[in-house]
Amino acid sequence: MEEVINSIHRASELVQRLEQDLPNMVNQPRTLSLSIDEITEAFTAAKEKLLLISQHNQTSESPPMLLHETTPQQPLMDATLMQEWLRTSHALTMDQLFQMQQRAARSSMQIGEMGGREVEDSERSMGSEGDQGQGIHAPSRPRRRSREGNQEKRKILVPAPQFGNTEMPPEDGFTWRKYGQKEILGSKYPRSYYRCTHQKLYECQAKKMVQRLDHNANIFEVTYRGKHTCHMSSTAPSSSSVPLEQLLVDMTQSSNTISSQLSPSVNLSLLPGSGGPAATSGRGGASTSRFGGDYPVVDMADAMFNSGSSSGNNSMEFLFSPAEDKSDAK
DNA sequence: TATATTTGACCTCT
DNA sequence: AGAGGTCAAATATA
Repeated sequence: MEEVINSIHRASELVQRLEQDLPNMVNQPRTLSLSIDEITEAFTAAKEKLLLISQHNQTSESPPMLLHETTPQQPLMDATLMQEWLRTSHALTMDQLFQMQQRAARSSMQIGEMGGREVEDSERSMGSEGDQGQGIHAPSRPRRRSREGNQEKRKILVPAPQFGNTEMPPEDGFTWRKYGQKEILGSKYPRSYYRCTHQKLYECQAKKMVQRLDHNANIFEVTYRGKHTCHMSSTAPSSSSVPLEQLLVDMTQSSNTISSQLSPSVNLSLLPGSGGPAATSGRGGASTSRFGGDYPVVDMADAMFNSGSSSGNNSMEFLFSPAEDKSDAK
């Protein structure tokens, strides 16, 4: 355990160093990136040691933690550690980091699949408005589908529950309605498609796809898409509904170093009221006052699973600027 | 009766 | 042409 603490300390020191050098490093993205690498590596080391320990102590009641689903490019930043870290001292630093990150991401347009195509597509669909008469049986059913494949996608890995309904990933705080299932080529398991239950009522465009990993059926890959515009859910699922440990990997497609390594959770703790916790589930859980101050450090589990890690949306949307969000609003 | 899920067909994109 | 995403009728469930 001591080693774990040492690793965390080391990471904290690195953060402090980074904080001090920040003004100089702003213009040196590569150096900055390396520095962030070091920090995440330190946290990852702590995490791995923790896992070793927990593997010995683990009982069946706790959900499995993701072991090594990360790629070298996607170091795992453990939620618990991050939360602790955030609480200690570095929130504002990370705020700055994130602002920089966002600028960098925007300029390079490397974040995931967001890109020029979104515009291109919307133009195309508007332009082709007329060609809807289609299909053999379409008289009363002008199906004009827009494949929203170019929307921002956010992937996370979630362990399957060890008991109860193991066919479904854990509650994420939103209510979803399944609208399809598909066998995916090359995948052992089918992919399920869900949309927000409140889609009709609130024109909520949030969607998610759920699929088991080929090589590990105990882990779901959940891909969130679209924004929750429904402000329906009355309560936030408390952290009891989704154990913090179940936050596994942010696989936000962005593969550039900085953004892939700084979990969105960092950001959510730092941007007060930025679009905020859209929804919480209609079921249970205490609604918590999440934003206590001007620049609060939010409880990470709360942020991830209430405001929407869940919907990937809300949490993840912190990662990207509100301005960008507007672009996919219809 | 209302709402959710299943599932085959359809649509869009590559 | 094929894969992936979505629609919507049929069916199940509360």
